[in-house]
Amino acid sequence: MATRNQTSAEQRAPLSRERVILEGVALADENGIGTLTMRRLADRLQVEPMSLYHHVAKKDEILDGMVDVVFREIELPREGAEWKTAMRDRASSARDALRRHPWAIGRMESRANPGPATLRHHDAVIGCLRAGGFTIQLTAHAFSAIDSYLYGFAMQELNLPFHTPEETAAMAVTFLEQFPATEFPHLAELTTGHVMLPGYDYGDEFEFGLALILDGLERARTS
Amino acid sequence: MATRNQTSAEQRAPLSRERVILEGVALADENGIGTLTMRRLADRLQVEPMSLYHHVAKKDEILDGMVDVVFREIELPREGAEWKTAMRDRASSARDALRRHPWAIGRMESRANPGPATLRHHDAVIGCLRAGGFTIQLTAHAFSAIDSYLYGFAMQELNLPFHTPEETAAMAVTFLEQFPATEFPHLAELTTGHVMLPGYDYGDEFEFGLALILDGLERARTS
DNA sequence: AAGGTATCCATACAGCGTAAGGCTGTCAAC
DNA sequence: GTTGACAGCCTTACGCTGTATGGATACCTT
Repeated sequence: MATRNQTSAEQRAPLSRERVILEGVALADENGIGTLTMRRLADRLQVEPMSLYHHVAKKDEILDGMVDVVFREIELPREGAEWKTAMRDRASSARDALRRHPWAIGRMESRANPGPATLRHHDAVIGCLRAGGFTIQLTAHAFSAIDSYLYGFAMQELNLPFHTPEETAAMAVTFLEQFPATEFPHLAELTTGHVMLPGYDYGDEFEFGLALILDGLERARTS
Repeated sequence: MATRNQTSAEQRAPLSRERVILEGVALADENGIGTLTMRRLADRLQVEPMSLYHHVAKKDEILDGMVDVVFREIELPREGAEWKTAMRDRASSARDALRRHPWAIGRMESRANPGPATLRHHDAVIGCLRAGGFTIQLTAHAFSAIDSYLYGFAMQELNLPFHTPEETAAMAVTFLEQFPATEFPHLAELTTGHVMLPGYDYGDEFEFGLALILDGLERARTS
C-alpha cells in the first residue's frame, strides 16, 4: 500500500498546531465552516486524519484557534490615539475581519477559551478608553455597548440572504409577491420605500448605529 | 418484535409538525442544542426516528421552526404605544426569550427562512416606529441599530462562561492567577476594580447601552 | 368491500469525531 | 556504532449522526 512516508524526493512541510489552524481558516473561508471536517482538513495538509491529533487535542481546539487568528487580524488602537476615532477604526477593522471570515461570528462563543490575541485585543481597547478619560465603570459600559453592537451588526449583516444589489432586488420582489401588502404592511412599505431604492446597501447602516453609541458615550463621559 | 403500534389500550397523541418542533424546543432547553438529534427527539415523542420525516423535510426545518417559536414568545408593541417605551419593552421581552432559549441566538441565521411569527414581529416593530413619527429612512436606521445591539448583547451575555455571582468571582480569581497584571494590565484593572466588586452582574449593562441608542434616536427624530 | 392516503417503522448507508495501538525516522547517550 | 527513547504519522475500528428507500398498518372515502 502506498504510504505517505516522506522520502528525500517528495518532501512535505512538517505539521504544526499553527499550520493546522491556518489551514482550517483557509478551508472555512473557501468552502464554509460546514465543510471543515478533520478528514478534509487532513487531506489538504496531505496527511491522514489522525495525524492532526498530535498537534491538537480536539476539533474544538482548532476552532478556538481559528477565532484567535481572526482577532489577530483586527487592528489595535494605536497608543495615544483619540478614543473616539480609535473606537471607530477598531470597530471598522473588526467588521472587516468578520466579513473576511464569515464563520467566525458564530464561533465567538469561544469566549470560554479566549486566545492570546483575543486577550491582547480586549486589553488594548479597554486601555484606550481609560486613557481617554473614562472611569472604570464607564469603560465597562462602553466596552459592552460597542462590542454588543459590533457583533450583533456583524451577525445580521452576514446572515442576510442577499449580498449584492441584484440579489437584494430579487429578494425584495420575491417577498412582495409572497406576501400581499395587506399582511405585513409596514414590512412591505419598508421594502418598496427603502430596500428597493437604488443604492440601497444594508452595510451602510453600520456607521449610523455606531455613531449613536459613540456620541452617547461622549456625552456620558463629559457629564 | 415489540412494535409501537398503537392499541386502544396504549394510546399516543398523533405526531404533527407543531408537536415535533415544540418537543425540539423542550429538548434543547433542557439538555442543550447539542443533544438535539433526530433519534433522541423521536425517543421523547415515543416514535421511531424516521417518522419525524413525515412532518418535516429536514432537521433544519425543525430548527427554523424552533426559532419561530421563540419569536412567538416575544411581546409585540401594543397598538398606539409610545415608541420609546415600546422599544424598551420589546427589547427586554426579546432578551428574556433569548435567555429562556439560549440556543436560539446561534440559529438566528435562519433569517433566510423567517417564519410567520418572525415576520409579524418585525412588522409590528416597524409599524410602531412609523407611528412614532419616524421617517422610513430613520425607521430603517432605528430597526437596524436596536436589533444589532439586542442580538449582540444577547450573544455576549449567553456565551459568558459565568452566570452566577459565585462563578463570576471564581472566574475572576482564575484569570488574575493565570495572567499577572503585567501582561494585560487594563483587563486586570477592570477585573479587580469592577467585575470583582460585590453586586456585579453583566446583565445590568443591557439598559445602559440600549438607552444610548434610544436617546440618540430620539434626538435624530426631532432634528 | 375496495382502494387511496396518511402515518409510522425497519433497514441500511455514508460521513462524522476520535480512541487505541503500530510503524518509522531522528537524535542523544553510551 | 549501537541502543533506546521519542516525536510524528498512519491503520483500524467504534459509536454516533442525518436521511434514502421501501414496507407495514390504520383510517377515510366511495
